[in-house]
Amino acid sequence: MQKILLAEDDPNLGDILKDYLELKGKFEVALCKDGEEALRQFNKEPFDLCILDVMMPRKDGFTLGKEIRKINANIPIIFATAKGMMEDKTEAFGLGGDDYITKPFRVEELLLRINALLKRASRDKQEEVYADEFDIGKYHFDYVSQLISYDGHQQKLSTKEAELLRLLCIKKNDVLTREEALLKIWHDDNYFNGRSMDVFLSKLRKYLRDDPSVEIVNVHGKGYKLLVS
Amino acid sequence: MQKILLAEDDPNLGDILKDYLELKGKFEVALCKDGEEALRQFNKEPFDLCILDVMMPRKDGFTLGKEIRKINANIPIIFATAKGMMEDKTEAFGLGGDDYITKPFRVEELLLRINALLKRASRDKQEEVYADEFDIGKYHFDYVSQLISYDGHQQKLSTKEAELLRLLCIKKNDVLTREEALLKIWHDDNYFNGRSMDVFLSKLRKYLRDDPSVEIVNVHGKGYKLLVS
DNA sequence: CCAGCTTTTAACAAATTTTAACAACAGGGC
DNA sequence: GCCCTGTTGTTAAAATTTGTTAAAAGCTGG
Repeated sequence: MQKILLAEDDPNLGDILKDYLELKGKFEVALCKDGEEALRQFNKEPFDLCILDVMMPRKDGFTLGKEIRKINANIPIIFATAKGMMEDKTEAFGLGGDDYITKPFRVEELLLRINALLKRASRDKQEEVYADEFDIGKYHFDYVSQLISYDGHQQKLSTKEAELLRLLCIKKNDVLTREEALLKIWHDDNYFNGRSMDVFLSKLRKYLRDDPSVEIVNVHGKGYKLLVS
Repeated sequence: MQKILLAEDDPNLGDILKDYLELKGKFEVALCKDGEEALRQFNKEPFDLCILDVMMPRKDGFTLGKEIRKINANIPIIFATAKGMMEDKTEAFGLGGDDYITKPFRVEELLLRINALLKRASRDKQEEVYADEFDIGKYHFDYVSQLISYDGHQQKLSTKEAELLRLLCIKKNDVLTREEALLKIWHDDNYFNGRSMDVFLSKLRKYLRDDPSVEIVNVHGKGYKLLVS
């Protein structure tokens, strides 16, 4: 379960948010009532995301945010701020995968932003680490040795199969256009290469069909998405 | 890389600006030689900023600016105009994060203005975050996996069906204009795409007709509302 | 040149989207 | 009301794109 650090001095609002995020969002939420308590908590256990109220006693949200950034350069932070407060602060943050939400806000909106940030963070992480090895559901795909493996089994891939699967993996859960694939692999976007690619798509689907959470879906007229849920 | 739409009918000046902005500004610049071409281009791909010459054949810069504003209320626009031309027009714009520059100007000055506008835009942009799962009466709609499900049943949607239903869901109980849907999904608002959309509306109504509390109603001449009671 | 592999071409099936045709409808003017 | 015109609803056919399989062609190392 993903853990959220919530720093909010209004106990009323704090409780509402905590309850909502735990119930609807299925998160584990640590609620802190001021900036110093929040920093202590942050050092105690690892969190996946922080929600910091900007106006807080003992240490304001921006200061806290900067200190958290020093400790963890990547953790997503959402600042809850009154309208207009954000103006000049964006420079200090903004880069590190942060967001802000102006008070008052709907809890549903907060949840949307949380999920968007977490999604982006998890995607960034995966892409940074590997350039040529990918996890696709229960499969592991090694581009260099052109192998798909899963519990004991191994499937050898041809060059074109591997190149296509690699492109799909790089764009996981996002569209790989036909054009891009054809240009990068075949170096020429024409009708016959397109048909040839279709054949490879069909083959890849066969290799991946033992895991129902993995799917290569077509986006008509655009391209393909490797969906992994 | 940030993308700039540049509408300038003088091919000489156009090329100079494009080159300079790409070289010095590190932007990707799409150069269009008249207003109509520029509008088409604007609908095709997302841009971060527009530079519009006011005197242009086929559609002048102000008209184009207004149309662009309708589609994107926040994108920064710089109008390039001869001295004195701006007098009365400022009222119409000015608010929407716009600027203007009088011809002739130095390219360095243009670049300064571009960067200032982009900075301001990035500061006060809080981009919308949308959910990708919706409850519609007794149905549950998952946009990413393109599925409508309800008590056991499942209905797979095509890409266009899913995109249209998503827009309707985002505007639930409110009007989705035909224009917005056509631009966002088809990237071109014309008669035939409109008719095509009608066919999709009809299909969506079929998928949703098992729950009488759900209805897609037409607002004559405007668009559609997804009513859920 | 043969065997075993990869890739392309061909053929047909299926899905998606567009176009066409016609009926129904709404709103404005009389 | 009634006519006219433009908009919308629905269905079916046409066009296009994609999925799958099998056969043909290409390649490579013995």
